[in-house]
Amino acid sequence: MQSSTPAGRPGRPRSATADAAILAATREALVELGWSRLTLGDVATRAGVAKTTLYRRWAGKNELVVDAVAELFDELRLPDCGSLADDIEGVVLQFAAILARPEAKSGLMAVIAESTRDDALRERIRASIVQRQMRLVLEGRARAQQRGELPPEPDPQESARIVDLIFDVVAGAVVHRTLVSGKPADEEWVHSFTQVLLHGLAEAPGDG
Amino acid sequence: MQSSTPAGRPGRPRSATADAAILAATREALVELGWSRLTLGDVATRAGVAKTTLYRRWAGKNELVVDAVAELFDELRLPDCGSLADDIEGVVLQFAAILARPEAKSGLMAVIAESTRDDALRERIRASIVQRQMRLVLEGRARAQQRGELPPEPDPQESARIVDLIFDVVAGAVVHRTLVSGKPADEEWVHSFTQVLLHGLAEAPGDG
Amino acid sequence: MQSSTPAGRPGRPRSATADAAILAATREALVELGWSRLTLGDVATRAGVAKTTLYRRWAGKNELVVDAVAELFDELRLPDCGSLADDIEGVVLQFAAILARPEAKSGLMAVIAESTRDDALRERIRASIVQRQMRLVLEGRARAQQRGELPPEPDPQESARIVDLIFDVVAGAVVHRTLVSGKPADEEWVHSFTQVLLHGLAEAPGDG
Amino acid sequence: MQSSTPAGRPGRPRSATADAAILAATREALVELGWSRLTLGDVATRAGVAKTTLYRRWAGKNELVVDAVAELFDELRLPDCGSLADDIEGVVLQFAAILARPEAKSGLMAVIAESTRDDALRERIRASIVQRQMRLVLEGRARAQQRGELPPEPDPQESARIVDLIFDVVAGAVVHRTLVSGKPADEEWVHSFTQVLLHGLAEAPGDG
DNA sequence: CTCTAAACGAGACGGTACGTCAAGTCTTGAA
DNA sequence: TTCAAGACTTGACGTACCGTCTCGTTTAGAG
Repeated sequence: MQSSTPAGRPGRPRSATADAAILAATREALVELGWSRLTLGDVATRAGVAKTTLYRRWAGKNELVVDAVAELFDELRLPDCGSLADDIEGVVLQFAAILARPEAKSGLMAVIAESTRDDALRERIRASIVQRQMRLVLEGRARAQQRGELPPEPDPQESARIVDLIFDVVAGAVVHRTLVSGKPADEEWVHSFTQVLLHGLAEAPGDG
Repeated sequence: MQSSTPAGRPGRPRSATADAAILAATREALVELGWSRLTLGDVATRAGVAKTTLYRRWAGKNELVVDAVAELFDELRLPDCGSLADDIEGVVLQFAAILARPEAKSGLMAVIAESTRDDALRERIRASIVQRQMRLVLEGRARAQQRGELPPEPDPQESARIVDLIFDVVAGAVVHRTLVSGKPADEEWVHSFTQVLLHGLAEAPGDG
Repeated sequence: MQSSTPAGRPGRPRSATADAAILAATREALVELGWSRLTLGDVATRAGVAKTTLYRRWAGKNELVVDAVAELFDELRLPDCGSLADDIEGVVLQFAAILARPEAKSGLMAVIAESTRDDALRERIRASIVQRQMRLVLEGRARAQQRGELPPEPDPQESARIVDLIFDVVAGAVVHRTLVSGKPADEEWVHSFTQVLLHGLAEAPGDG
Repeated sequence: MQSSTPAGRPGRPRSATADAAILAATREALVELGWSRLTLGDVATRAGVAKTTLYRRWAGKNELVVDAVAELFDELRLPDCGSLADDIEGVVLQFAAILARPEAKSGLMAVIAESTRDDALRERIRASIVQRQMRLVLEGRARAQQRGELPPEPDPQESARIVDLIFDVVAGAVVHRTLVSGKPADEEWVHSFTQVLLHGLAEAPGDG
């Protein structure tokens, strides 16, 4: 019945519930304490688990937080609102809502900061969070090209570059708005942002 | 008549050179160790200063790093290349070059992460870094409006909203590209980004 | 003082050897540095033990030094030299020899000084050092009463008062001679002291 | 201890009131904080004086406390009660009363402890406190010899030895009673002690 | 009445040790 | 073999005093 004990492995099997309890405890601690005051000993206590159990499964604080935060972003869905602009606004608002939650705010930026000096950590973040949500850009772009709202792009390499660029612009803008400027990425802001993204500064400064 | 004491304040005046030495030592430590392994004791040693001197002037690691990083961004200059697009590319490349430096990478994201739980710190970041560079957007936009590249905006409140938005998009995209995606914000990327910023996705997907 | 896992207590038991190593290191540091320059960090290093281990077992410098010094006095033995005077001289010489050792000198008076402001510490000193050596007075007096050298004392309360008085006179005189006057409590002095103790000033001024 | 501008020394003379204020502040701090928590900065503040003024006059905490405590013992007077026993009881009770004061308790034993590692300090204590009160023993003994209560001692060297011994026994017993045993040196105890001192254990166990 | 030189208050300085806390490892007995 | 419990080493934390220093400001006697 256990997921991690493949067969008749000797010894006591790993507790199946521990992983979920630990990740939930981690998010709880992030909400209450933030990243820098979160301690693994405290997480273990909250999860009703020994510190050794925690270290047996994760290498350290960073890896644990990445996994705890990654789960938050899996609930993102690309809505089908009929137009590219509305689809973008819908998904960006969802993204902003997640980023506004303290467990995401506190944890995400901290592990990104840590990843600037730890390539393995950056790769883990890319795989667990960034790349996993790239699907939204791919899906939305394909749908818009089908609708004729965006020109088709035959060159696959060029296509990848554009997708990356869009992702950086969208994710970066929302993150900067939320965490650095410290203002809400609300409907009004998301609308203005979407207009600029689609039509540029020169054409769409005020509204659309 | 006083050399270093601004008014007739009693007591030994603070060492004038210590501040600069400490900030330089902080940047040096950020390069070598990154934010999480940087310790104030080590910074004090590098600066040839006692730990207490450091604590007398800064409340903690976060405040110190903000000041150390803020100085990096003061070298940003808005070039006059003749067109808005070229001006943007010029300043974004400068910004990307600074962000690529390890002392900026390591320090900036970490203090932003910390600021999610510390309003005073966020305000310090906003005042020392963000607001201070906002001048670039204001100056560039005014110049473009004089040139007729951007429509004039008579409503001052609307104007402020647009300026904020531009800043979030530009800064956020470069930061995300550099720190999250982990790819260089080189000339090619900056060119593509500028095209999207000015003309939008629909009109300027491949190039201009 | 510490019980080594008395029953099926969970968790790793305390190191049995650490206690002895720490007390020995404390005495070594007392010899080299004296009480005021002795630091717990240094003791920990000498004992090959972490500072936290030390703080887990003792509340502070004072308690540690009391325990380290107390062990020194356990080697005191009441000799049986045939007469009360000779017995007293023998044990007082032993006591003086211990007090002459730098680890006793340095440590003992300092913790007594500290105990003037800390009742718990005074009680610890009384229990660990003073009361523990009171046996010598009791034993010597009983032996002398058997020999007929001292009159029997039927009243137990009066008996206790006398014993306390003898202890204060003997211990106090030796301590004062050694630490305050700074002169050795050698055989000659001990002999004169014993004559005064047994026969008083009026009868035995010069010698016996 | 300090000469207040002995001759036509140029410059501003030392404040005459500062010395007294500092010593009083030291005693006050000893009462409130005890020796180990007493800090020179705090003494300076209490005395309304700068820390530098304090260091200009005393080498450190130990020297300062010796001077502060020494003044306490100068009020000791040898009463003339008619008999040696009564004279002794009178002066011992005075001595016990001083030792019971917290500023004496706290300070005296601490500097004695320190003096075990600092010969200059021991000499200062001997000169300022011990030797200064030796007069009481000399005076009392001479008076008793005149009265015929004590045999005369023609040999001056032997006489000095006896005086030293008496001093060690008296001072040591009172100090041990007060500080180590932690019980009051009250009239009853002083009476018993005096009987032992004059007549010895064998003859005067219960009372006299 | 100035001049001069020391003492003064204030407080910053480079240090040392403090006692606490968290990280990550190790050792026990029980499941 | 894993688990909970908890002792272990390590190392940074932020604080408190130390004793020294550098200021600008008295303050007295000498010229």
